[in-house]
Amino acid sequence: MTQRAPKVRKTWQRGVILQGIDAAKCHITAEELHRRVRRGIRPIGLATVYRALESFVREGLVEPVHVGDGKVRYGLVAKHHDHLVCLNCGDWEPLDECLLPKTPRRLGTFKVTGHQLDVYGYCAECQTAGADA
Amino acid sequence: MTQRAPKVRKTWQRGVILQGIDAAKCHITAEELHRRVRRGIRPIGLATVYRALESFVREGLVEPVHVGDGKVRYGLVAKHHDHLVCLNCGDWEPLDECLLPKTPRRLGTFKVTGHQLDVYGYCAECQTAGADA
DNA sequence: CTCGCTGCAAACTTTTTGCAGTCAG
DNA sequence: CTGACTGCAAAAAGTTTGCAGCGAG
Repeated sequence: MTQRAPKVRKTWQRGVILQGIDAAKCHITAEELHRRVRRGIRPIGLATVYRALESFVREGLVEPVHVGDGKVRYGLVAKHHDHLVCLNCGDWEPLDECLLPKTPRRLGTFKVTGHQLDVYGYCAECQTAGADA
Repeated sequence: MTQRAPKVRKTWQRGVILQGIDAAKCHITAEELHRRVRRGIRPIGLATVYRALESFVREGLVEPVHVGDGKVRYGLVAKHHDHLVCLNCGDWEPLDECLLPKTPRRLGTFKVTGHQLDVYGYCAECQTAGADA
């Protein structure tokens, strides 16, 4: 009674969009995803991408993450991973293993279902290039 | 030779802005900060807030974080803390202690200097209200 | 005096929304 | 059929930038 079944309708667009997210090696922005799904025969509107994304997030299939720039990126929950973000060049890479070994299921009265961890620092190139700070 | 000293100039506006951040109990958005510093005798422009913020971040005094909505929030690095974000109501609260006990100083060739952790789940109220999912 | 900081408003970028037609169930 | 999904384009929302004047060092 809190929120009705999503009643999701399966359209080819949604399939393409979901495949687009799956095909990405890491989390991607809505814009990149849009560009990607646009390459197909039939174009898909940007609004549709956003709406499908929103729907997937509600369904728990996709998770939104922020990596430091002003854009929201999306990725499959099934492929969850954290990020290593360079403060100098702004670039980032996925982390294979999670640094948060024991996420409690519960924190006080809060029910934990997931997390997003971004580790900040400097990548090898930026350390070499400018050994400041 | 990589990047010259910031050569920061101390103006009363910057003082007010920094105090505004310090006065907040948790991370706040640029907009909230602007509203807060605007309450003073002399108004401070929104652009100035953004520029001062950018400057503080470069200086390592302030850290930008994202809590799930589309806005960037700022807080003092000295008061760093992670967040507990409710997926239902979108509300969030600060976490006293860090769940990341041993952040390595180094991950491969990557030099780690900090992190941002957001724990997602459902707050007490939302669990009670709608016991779904 | 020099040059970084400030204010205002316009410009930008990213995301959301209205509406009418389409199509999955 | 029903109503969720789609596309387009306009609207929002949030952040950045140009420019001329001010003032800290």
